[in-house]
Amino acid sequence: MIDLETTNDISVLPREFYARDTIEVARALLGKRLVYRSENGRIAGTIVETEAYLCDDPACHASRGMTPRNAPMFGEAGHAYVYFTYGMYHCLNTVTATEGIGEGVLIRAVEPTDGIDVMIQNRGTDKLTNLTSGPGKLCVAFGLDKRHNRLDLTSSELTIEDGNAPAEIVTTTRIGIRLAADLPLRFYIKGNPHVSRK
DNA sequence: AGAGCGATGGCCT
DNA sequence: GGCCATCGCTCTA
Repeated sequence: MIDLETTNDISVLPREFYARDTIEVARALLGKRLVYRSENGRIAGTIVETEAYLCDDPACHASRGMTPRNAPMFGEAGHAYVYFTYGMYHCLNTVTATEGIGEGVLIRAVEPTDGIDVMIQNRGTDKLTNLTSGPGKLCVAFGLDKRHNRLDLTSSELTIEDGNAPAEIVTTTRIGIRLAADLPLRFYIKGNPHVSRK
């Protein structure tokens, strides 16, 4: 059976969306829709919080050169970089900028729109504002892990589709980092209840 | 409301 | 061996 919604959808963001300034991408991703065509059906949500990680930024995994773990960050823009942390969580990033430059955007929170029953099952809670309000939480809710590392976000079962630009974006410092903790590289949709923290 | 902390394992020096 | 781009629980107020 042919799935017409898989890759030819004109609403899927093209490679050029990601292959530019990382901070611009981090801001532009707000309001876009993260869509995963999973074994349990379509799971989707509106991106409401992101963080930029830059090549000369000590908090960025790629800032000290390429290693087996961070290699995807140096690859072609528009791919997923999913890493494992704290022994039990995964985090989803979009690779940005030019190939060879290790940069990306961490998707920190989404507002659930599709497959909410599956998310509730995966997360073990039915409180909507707690389902996907954090980078680890949203990966659990969507069922994302190392299997999704390096997936092409423009042509795989995991994509990001166009959406409505938010009315107002708030800029703050990033969460949960020790180095470069003072840089204003976190962005979220003002007033959205699915953001991880104010 | 906010601080502290344990769980848990891969990665890097 | 130390360090995490986390989360949820407990304790204190």
